Amino acid sequence: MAKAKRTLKWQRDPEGMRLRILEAAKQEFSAHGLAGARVDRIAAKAGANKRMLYYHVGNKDELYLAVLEGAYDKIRSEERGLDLEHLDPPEAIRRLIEFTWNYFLRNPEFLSLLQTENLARAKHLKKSTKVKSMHSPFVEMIRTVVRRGVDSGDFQVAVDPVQLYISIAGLCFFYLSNSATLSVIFGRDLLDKKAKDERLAHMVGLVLAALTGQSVALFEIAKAPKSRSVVAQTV
Amino acid sequence: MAKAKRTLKWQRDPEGMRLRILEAAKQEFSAHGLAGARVDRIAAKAGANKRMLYYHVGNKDELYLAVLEGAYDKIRSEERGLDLEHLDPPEAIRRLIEFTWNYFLRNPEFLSLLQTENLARAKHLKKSTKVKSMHSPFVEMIRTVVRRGVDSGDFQVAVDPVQLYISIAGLCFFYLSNSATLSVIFGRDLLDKKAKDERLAHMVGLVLAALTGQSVALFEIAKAPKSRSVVAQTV
DNA sequence: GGAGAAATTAACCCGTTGGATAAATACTGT
DNA sequence: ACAGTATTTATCCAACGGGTTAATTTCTCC
Repeated sequence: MAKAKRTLKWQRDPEGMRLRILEAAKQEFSAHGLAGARVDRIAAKAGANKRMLYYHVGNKDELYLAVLEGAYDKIRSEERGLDLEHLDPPEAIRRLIEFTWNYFLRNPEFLSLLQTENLARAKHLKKSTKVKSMHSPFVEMIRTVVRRGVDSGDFQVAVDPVQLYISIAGLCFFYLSNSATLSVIFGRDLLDKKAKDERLAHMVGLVLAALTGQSVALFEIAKAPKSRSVVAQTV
Repeated sequence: MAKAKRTLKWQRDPEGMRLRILEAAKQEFSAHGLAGARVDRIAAKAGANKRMLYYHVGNKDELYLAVLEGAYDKIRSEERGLDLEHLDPPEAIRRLIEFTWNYFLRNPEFLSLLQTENLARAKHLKKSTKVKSMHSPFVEMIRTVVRRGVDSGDFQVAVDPVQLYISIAGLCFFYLSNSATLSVIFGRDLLDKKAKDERLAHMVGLVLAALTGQSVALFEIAKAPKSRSVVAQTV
């Protein structure tokens, strides 16, 4: 009895608990999708009781939306730190591609969450008020880079910044989010180090070549078919 | 009573039933994912009893795999009909992009199925023996186009055909499969006619400009920000 | 016109799952 | 130290969902 402070059956830690719940939920939702996610597994992974989820966040859907909003929040805030304004345009685009690629590599759950939400035709995201506001600054950032590139003569065309971003994200996203099926159907491991390096080079080359009109060295990593010698590395 | 052929409670039609089941399953799986799909709904949509699914195809997972294989089968067989061999290389690439784009537009369930399967890290697809075999011809077709383009001087670089195809598919796929969330966060409808036309132009322009080094007219549909007059349509 | 096989239906089984209820435990101010 | 509140636990349950069993209807072939 009389221990100065006897060991507690549990400690209170509302904020910590909330974070652990959201982290556990992120893992569960990205691993199994919305319908496949199990509330009990989330609770277990968070070291909590199932009832806690409802107490701290809400029901399964609210939990899911909270996770989704958190995911967008995180990537957009990291992107703000890129400040592409101070780089010359081609270098800015290169950095944007590399950042996007590496972010997707480092945060595979983000990709899964996006897939899940699109499968649901953004039903939940539409309810979110927070998310909509945080994207226009990002678009303007890209628009500025493109305009500067056109003015300086580095870029051939004034491309729509939204199209450009969707293309960049798409080149990264599809490769990574679909690497499982692509690896199967093409019979090669798309996630080993060499393959990833080649992919990054390919994407940077593709986009910069299109924008600048000049062939980019890294783009030319072309695998010759086994029977042939190396194909000409033309101009 | 005694009508020469009294009305039947039901007709027999094994093959028809199997097709209806697979079609219903395709819709259900693409609309709700694997875990979200409901066996009863599939049965209802197929105008069948739940027991029929198990009788004609198998359990939920087998049903899903059958749908997935059918989907791959369909797109790959349509692709075979493209015969890019008889077009000059830039035109062949353009046609490949347009086909992929239109196929994805016409078959949104295919996109959903791929997303679902990748969410599951291709767990089911790996079990399929059929699917693996049908992709090398397609890759070789693209490889030939690229090689011809390099030889003729149309293309600047000998790009890896698998990378190229993943890029083309990715540009189309991401835009369409993620159009729901993208529309929300960018605040514009990406699926109206004008947006789709612009996207196709953008993709063709991007890829062909990168391959040929020449700016493609269609690529230059650049939306100026509302406050500004039209940005220079450079070179 | 009947026997056996094939196709289809109806009803049930039972583990799972999201969510709810109520009690127990820790914290806070006074 | 005590009342009131916030946080956490322990159970429970009704609905659901995949899958199975067994009976019913149609077809085929002799």
